[in-house]
Amino acid sequence: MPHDPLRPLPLPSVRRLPLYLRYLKQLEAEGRQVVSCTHIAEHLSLGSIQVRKDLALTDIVGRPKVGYETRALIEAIESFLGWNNTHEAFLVGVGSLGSALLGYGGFQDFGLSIVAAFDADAAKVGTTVHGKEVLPMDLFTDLVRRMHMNIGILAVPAKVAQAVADLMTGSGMLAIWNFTPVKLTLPAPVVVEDVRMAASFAVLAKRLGDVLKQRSHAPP
Amino acid sequence: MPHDPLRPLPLPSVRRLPLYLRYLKQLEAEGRQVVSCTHIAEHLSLGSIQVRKDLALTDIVGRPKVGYETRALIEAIESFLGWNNTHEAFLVGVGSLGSALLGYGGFQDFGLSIVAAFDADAAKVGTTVHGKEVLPMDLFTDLVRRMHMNIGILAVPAKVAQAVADLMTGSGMLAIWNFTPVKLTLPAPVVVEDVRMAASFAVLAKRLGDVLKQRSHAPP
DNA sequence: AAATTATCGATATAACGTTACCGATAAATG
DNA sequence: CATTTATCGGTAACGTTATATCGATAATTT
Repeated sequence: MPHDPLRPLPLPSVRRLPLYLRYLKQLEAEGRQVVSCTHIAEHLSLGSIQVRKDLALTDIVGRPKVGYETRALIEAIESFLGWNNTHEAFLVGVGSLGSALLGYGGFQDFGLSIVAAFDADAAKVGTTVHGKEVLPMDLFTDLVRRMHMNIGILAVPAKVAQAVADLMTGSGMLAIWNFTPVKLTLPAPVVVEDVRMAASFAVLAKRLGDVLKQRSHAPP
Repeated sequence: MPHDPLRPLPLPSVRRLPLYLRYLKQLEAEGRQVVSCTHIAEHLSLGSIQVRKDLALTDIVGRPKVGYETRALIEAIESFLGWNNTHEAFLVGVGSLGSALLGYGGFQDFGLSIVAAFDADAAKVGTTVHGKEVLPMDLFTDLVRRMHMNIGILAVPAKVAQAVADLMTGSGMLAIWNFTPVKLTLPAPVVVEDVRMAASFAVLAKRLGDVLKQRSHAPP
């Protein structure tokens, strides 16, 4: 059953697709031509039904008793996510987090390329971080327009996050990958995706607290 | 209605709590003594009911027509998340991502302190990154045990992620904050929380793709 | 060639999270 | 002091996501 294009995509499924993709690439590198969703599920500690439904989003079809062709599955997911043609992005804010993002090699895996970095701090402008020159904010809007850059990566201090986001959309960007803890308010149809490390840590701390509580109640 | 302690916590709610916390601290700094969930919801573009339900997890009570006491609410959330007493952690893997985490100041906001960093690369051991000395892996297990360190931050290359995670739990750690794209398999009751940037980017790319598709179908 | 088995794809059911609704309460207002 | 209003807190309805079940299919085995 192909996914009804009118209904919104199940985002949890979209989030899991990169997981499958990574494992499939590993399998392909190991020479495996075919793979069942049962096998994928086992390796990722998920349910096989969930995996099958997620994969079905890409409209791929498998063969009973065999599974899916590894290569075809990889291509189907990459195509579905739009990771086959490279996404280019500008990064703003070359602090400790921003410079890490500049140097992080893993983005290649999902077709993201940071083609330029900007910072408001005159002391940083002109320096080179991980092989990329830091440009002044003056040039930002003009370069976004000339290069038709759609994606902005926001790694600035919280205080200026909204202002820089406004600059991004004002320059014509359509998507912002937000590494700040600020809730941005932006006009449609701009897409914002937050990377909320605090949220992740909240879950970790809460669960750790529960484990410790159990331990103290019933020590080994 | 206080949350039934037998039921598992709604994780989406836990993830939203840091959002509230951040805004509440801002309000408190501005001198606001009291705040309604309606107000919070508006600022964060959420539903007021959802906010109220989330806050109710902390067992705090508000007053009709007034709202919640700002300070009490902050303390309730921090206490609920366990962010009032500082969490200390060891970080393993001082690559570009790891060193950024070492230098990132934002962790203070949620009571996380990275007290030591480790790396297997002899060239890195002994160097100082953001004011913290990089220690050799030899010392890891011993220091974890002596300092009763519960939390490990995993920022190593994917290939060694599982092995280092095993070392962490083998040394007695109970929680792993996993910045690698690898699905870790670890024994109960160890807590693992993945920071999956690829998942976040997948959603961004998918939605951007949809926006671009709409644009091309009906250009301005 | 028949029987068996692994897997897919579809439909149905259950769990979970969100949103709507409503009564209760306390502050504000006339 | 009665009325209005904003808000809380609980219950119920709803929608979404996850899981279970089952028939169909193709490879494998006997």
